[in-house]
Amino acid sequence: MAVTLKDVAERAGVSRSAVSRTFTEGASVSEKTRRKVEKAADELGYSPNALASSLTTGRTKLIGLVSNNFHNPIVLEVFDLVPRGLQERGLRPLLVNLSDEIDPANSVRMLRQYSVDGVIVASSTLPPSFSKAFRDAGVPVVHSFGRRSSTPEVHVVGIDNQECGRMAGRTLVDRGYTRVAFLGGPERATSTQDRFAGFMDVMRAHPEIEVSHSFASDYSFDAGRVEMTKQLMTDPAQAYFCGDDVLSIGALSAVEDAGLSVPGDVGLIGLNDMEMARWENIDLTTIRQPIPEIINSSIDLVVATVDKPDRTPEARLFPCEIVERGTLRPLT
Amino acid sequence: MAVTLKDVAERAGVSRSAVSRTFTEGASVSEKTRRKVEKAADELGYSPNALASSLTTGRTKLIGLVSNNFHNPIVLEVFDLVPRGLQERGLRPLLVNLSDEIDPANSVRMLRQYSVDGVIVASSTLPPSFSKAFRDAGVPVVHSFGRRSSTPEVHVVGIDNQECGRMAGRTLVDRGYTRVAFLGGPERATSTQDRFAGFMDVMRAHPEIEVSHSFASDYSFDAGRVEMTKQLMTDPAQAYFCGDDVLSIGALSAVEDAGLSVPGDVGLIGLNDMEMARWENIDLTTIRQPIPEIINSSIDLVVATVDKPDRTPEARLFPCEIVERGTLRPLT
DNA sequence: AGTCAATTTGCAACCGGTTGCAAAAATCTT
DNA sequence: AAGATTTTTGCAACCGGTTGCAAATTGACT
Repeated sequence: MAVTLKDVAERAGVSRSAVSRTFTEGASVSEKTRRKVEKAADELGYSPNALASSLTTGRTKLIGLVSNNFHNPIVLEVFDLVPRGLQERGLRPLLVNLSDEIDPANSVRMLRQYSVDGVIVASSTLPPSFSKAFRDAGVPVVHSFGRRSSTPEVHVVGIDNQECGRMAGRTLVDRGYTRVAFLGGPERATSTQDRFAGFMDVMRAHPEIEVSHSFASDYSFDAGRVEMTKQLMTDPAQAYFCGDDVLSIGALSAVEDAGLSVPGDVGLIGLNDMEMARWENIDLTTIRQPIPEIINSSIDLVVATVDKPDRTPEARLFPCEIVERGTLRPLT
Repeated sequence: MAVTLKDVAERAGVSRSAVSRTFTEGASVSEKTRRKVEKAADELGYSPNALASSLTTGRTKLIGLVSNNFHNPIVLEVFDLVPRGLQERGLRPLLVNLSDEIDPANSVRMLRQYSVDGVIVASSTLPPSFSKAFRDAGVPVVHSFGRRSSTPEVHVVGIDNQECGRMAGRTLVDRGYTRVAFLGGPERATSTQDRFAGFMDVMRAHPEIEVSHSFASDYSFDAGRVEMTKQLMTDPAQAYFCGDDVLSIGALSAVEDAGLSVPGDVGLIGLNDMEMARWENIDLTTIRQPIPEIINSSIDLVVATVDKPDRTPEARLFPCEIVERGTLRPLT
């Protein structure tokens, strides 16, 4: 059925090794045989079987891409940029959906069976222990959007969530809000915990400000709406630092539905700067997370780790910046 | 490094074949040796190399998933449901990003190099010729969200876009609108063309209704906003059938920004019934496309085609239904 | 033309599995 | 208990490539 090395070799009148070598970067082949082989391969429509070669080279050029929150448009960017970046480097993403009901151990095993060269865990809500399972299995792994640690056990690429929490806190303080709140993502996510911690760092320095907090069940529009609606039933704060942009936008719609105005009655600041945040009717003040940089860096790092598996784990954190739009009252 | 068949065989004191057979469904192994092998495999942490076995069995259990519009949250559902459905059947998705600037021929070749068992092309904006490239390469392919054809050349699973156009048209007629418009997706997409054709079918039967049309550059929020903003500068229609929900929501935000009301000044009907459509502050009247059914059916079909490659191409169309919400004036 | 070094080439073994076949072992008959 | 069946087992070849090594070729230089 499919045309193989042998077919090409026969047609070109050379050995199988010769054919293999023409398709191997940097192998020793004379210009003459290379031409013969390329001609034969062309005529036959041959292209080498990547999986067969992986057997001897030990490289499949497959990278596992693990993800778990499909309600957040941010993962769209991930699914756009990761395959793109990998393709440029001659690699392919093997997708794994790790939503709650799916058994993680199973996924680890699956990825090992396909002997992926490395894994990118792209999620701020998966626990560090998950990435470690790969490391323990001897698979190079990068946790994108993961938690930094002073003694990292796996590579982490992302942002300094605590610092982002502080930025948000300082921003609210600067605007003169006196009753503020943290409306976080899922409480178990490290990103939520860290953003909260940073936010509270700032607030502790401002005892005159009244602070409250709550957590949404998920980084999703719906969860944001639900949680903000709950807030509005009692006595809402003047301004909220929301766990991320989707939560913010969900919260925004809850506020508007309640007939209140933003930022007049309630201020909002998000995190991510996703595409929708800059729509005129949303116009969300937020903290920009440099997603393309994080993803490219993650890919570079996983590739580097494939070549040098016992690289010491490293944390690469990218700076974030406030994007001022219209959901917070202006500086006084 | 990795533990292989041979290691397990030695430890269990059996031949390599015996080990292979214990891991092969329906192979002949006595209960006694099976136990020995399983014990040894457990102790060594062995799991068979899927790629190596693909060499002899001819099945990689890899399915290519090709996609191209990462601005539409609908693909999030695809990326959630496809891997899930494949995982359940012991298959894995290999992701291919086929956004505009990327060379299609290259992608076809890549997928062949990894000898995927089949391909799911999940896009309403990729031309039929693209799916055919796979068929010509002898790779089973299903075009999800593709165009039905009376003489299909590849399997297609989706909806009857013309009928949807008619549904939308009839709905607007029933509400007594007298100046309506089609605000379509990219003009070259078959889905756009078919929805438009169906819509016009109905309008031709109603010469008293004034009809206009235009096309957005993309199925995306931004494109919808841009196109509707353009409409509002001149003399807008009373109601718009938008190419899909993201376009509708983009259009909706343009209308609101212009200080007009929906459905008072402008009526909107979309297509898809995506998650956001049911938010209270959007509350979009739309046509529901049964995405989970389409995806499951696509997977079933691609799996069936793997087993029986010369199955005659088939078109599976799922019925859609109007979801009445708040962006059209009520029935008179 | 002859020597020597540098390139190119093919052989054969190997990567980690699967599988047809015949021999060996277990089970069934009578 | 011997013979006939059925089941289990291991051997060896194969899947589609890669690669170390030694032989063959090429080219440079006397």
